[in-house]
Amino acid sequence: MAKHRSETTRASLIASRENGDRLPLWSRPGYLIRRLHQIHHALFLDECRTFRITPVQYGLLTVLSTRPGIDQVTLAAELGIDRTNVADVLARLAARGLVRRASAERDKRVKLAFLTVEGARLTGKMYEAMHRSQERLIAPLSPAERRKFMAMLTRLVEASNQHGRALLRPS
Amino acid sequence: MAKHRSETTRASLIASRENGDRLPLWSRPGYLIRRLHQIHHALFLDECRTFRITPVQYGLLTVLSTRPGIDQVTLAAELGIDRTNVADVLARLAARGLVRRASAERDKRVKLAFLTVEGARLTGKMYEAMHRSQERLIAPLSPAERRKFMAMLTRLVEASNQHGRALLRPS
DNA sequence: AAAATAAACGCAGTATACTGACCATATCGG
DNA sequence: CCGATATGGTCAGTATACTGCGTTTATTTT
Repeated sequence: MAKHRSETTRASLIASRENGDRLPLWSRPGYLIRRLHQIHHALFLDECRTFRITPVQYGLLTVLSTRPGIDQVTLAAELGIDRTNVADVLARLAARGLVRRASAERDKRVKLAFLTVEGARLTGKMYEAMHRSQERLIAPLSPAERRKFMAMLTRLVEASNQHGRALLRPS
Repeated sequence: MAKHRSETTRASLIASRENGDRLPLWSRPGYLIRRLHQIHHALFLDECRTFRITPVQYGLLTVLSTRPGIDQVTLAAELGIDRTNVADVLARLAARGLVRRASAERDKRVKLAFLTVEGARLTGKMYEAMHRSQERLIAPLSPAERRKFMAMLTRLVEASNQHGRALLRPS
């Protein structure tokens, strides 16, 4: 007990000496962005609950709807996520019969992905709900602010896009 | 084969009919925010590689440095993450000897968390690296834009803070 | 005081999102 | 043509971030 107390006291002293009056958590852009990301995830699930589809799954479905037969690496670049993650998400969607996977004939390494009829139908039916979740996210800003916010987000993403294995490369 | 081709054709038709010329992925705020979150994660790991600490772990450590002996529910609210997630992160930090956990005496349900001396020292040493990762994230914006961006982020988070189990409640 | 409710924690399960290692197939230089 | 290199995919492992359920302990209501 006494030993614990003294260790805690020492830790607090070190913390206050080395760490005091520094940038608090919620003044750090990274933490606000992480939290806003979570909030959007929650809003999306709230609107799309009945479909049992997550934001990333929906993103993948919409990419497939405009680019049927895309390979996994290109798909990953379109979505801005890692190729191993794409394989995970594809497997779950395929298990639900929303996506079909096939090997390419020209290049035996490549696996192609397609929407099934049911996948395409679901994607279409979800659009309104997805759109509402996006609107709710930025609703607290005025229309002019929304434009500025989106422009800044775009600039930040484009400027730092090379970081991580999941670099974004929209067509 | 012919069956597959015709199914794909039907799916594409449904997709283009129900989904055509709609809001593209990267004009949706949620997707830009998700990607910017990933970018910050990558920048943070890049700067803090030698410490082997993630953004959330560092956030938890800094909260503990200002509020030693905090319980897990309050900790979750300070961080804006779920309490089960807090327990996971605490377990990993405790396994590395950076954090100590103890039961409260007054209320036997509650578990308290403290920095160890080593945890406090590490947190202090990491500050500069963490700060660089935050600066790099918003470097593409001018100082005036950064202020506006941070103000808008803060408003958005505060406005939608009630969503999800991980509501944020900074002290 | 007993019963009902609430709070704190834990566990199992699921999804995202990576790293590092490995294998199969293509491509390219000599 | 053949060895080196590059590319696409998979697998194992780790971390974040939840939901839903159950257990223990406090508090509140009757």
